[in-house]
Amino acid sequence: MSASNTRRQIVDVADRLFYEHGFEASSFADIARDVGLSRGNFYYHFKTKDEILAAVIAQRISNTRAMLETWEQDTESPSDRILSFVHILIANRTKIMAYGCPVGTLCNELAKLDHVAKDEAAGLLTLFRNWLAGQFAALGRDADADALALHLLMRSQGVATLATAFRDEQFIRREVADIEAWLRTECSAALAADSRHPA
Amino acid sequence: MSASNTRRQIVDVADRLFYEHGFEASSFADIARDVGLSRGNFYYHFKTKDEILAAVIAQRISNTRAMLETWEQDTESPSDRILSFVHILIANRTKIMAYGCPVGTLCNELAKLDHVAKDEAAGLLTLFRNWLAGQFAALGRDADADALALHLLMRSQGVATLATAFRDEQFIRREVADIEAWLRTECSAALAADSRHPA
DNA sequence: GTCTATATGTAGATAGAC
DNA sequence: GTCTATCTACATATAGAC
Repeated sequence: MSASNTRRQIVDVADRLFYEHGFEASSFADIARDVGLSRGNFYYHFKTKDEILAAVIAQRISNTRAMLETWEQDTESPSDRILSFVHILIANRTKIMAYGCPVGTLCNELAKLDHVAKDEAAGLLTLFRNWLAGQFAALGRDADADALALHLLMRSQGVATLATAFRDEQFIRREVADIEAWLRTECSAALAADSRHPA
Repeated sequence: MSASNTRRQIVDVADRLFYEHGFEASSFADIARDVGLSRGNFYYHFKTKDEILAAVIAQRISNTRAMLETWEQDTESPSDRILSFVHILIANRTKIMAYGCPVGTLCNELAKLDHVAKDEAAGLLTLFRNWLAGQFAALGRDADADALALHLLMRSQGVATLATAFRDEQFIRREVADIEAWLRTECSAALAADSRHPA
């Protein structure tokens, strides 16, 4: 197999294992086994575990950018774009109830490890933060767009954490509905205008 | 030193290390070093790492119960009791910005490890959940007391996670103010009545 | 109740054959 | 580019002296 293909497979498997079991708890042996590689050959592609982590974060950043661009293209209005973000909680509910939010839990783990990559991981949250702030600004909330973005991120993180602890799907659905209600009150004028031009 | 004293010290140190660096990342050697004990002697007090974790969770449950009772005794009104809970975010902001919420991050880590104690850890959240629900019920919100309790827990978890990722104290203060505003609108009648009988 | 010495497994990481 | 064999460090855990 070509080096780049093997490398991509390693990153994909590591990404999944880091999410499902955590960074520390995922060993080289675990990753190698799932890829179908010997431990030794591993080091041809990555010299240290931190290198794999950096590659995983870089890939997540790349994937997130692509997802945000897709939402930007597939959705007409800023309010619907924001809803695209909110609805990840529903779409990914099964994995979230088992493992939490991939971004939030990684940030938490790396913060505790005081890992060099902890700011890189937080950069993933910043991607969502800035994109959401852009949508709120487009809805006419320029003044507090960033605060609104952080508030929405805060809610999604809180919902994910409690969903994992209590494994309660109805809780997720109720909180998503509550976020939607919050969006309507916060951006009522813009959303009313928006409903006249559905996507 | 007496066995019970040493045991208590071990649990205290383990509690702190599990919070600051995580359960997996904290080794017996780390705990023994901070207690001032040899690794060997350790096993006189605890046979496995899971036993220490169980003791840590049990102590946290005990401490949490005591804290909730203190709030119950020191605070007159349900709304002020709820505010006691909310204000932990401010009081513990420095540790939260460094390590997150002790309860939420432990639940997340144990969920990923699929650890036998993950439900015990979630029980810590249940303590807060039931206590908060009791306060909301006392405010006349019997019908949705549990949903309000979960919503408040969700917010505190979300604030803690983002505070860790962005290490932004102003964000914490802004969201705490927002929670206070939410409390006022959610329980306006009860809170208005309450303000006539300040604690 | 605490110590030193040690057993055993597995982690991350390397060397060198093919 | 992949393998096997191996290294060192450190993890949990035990045995037995004091």
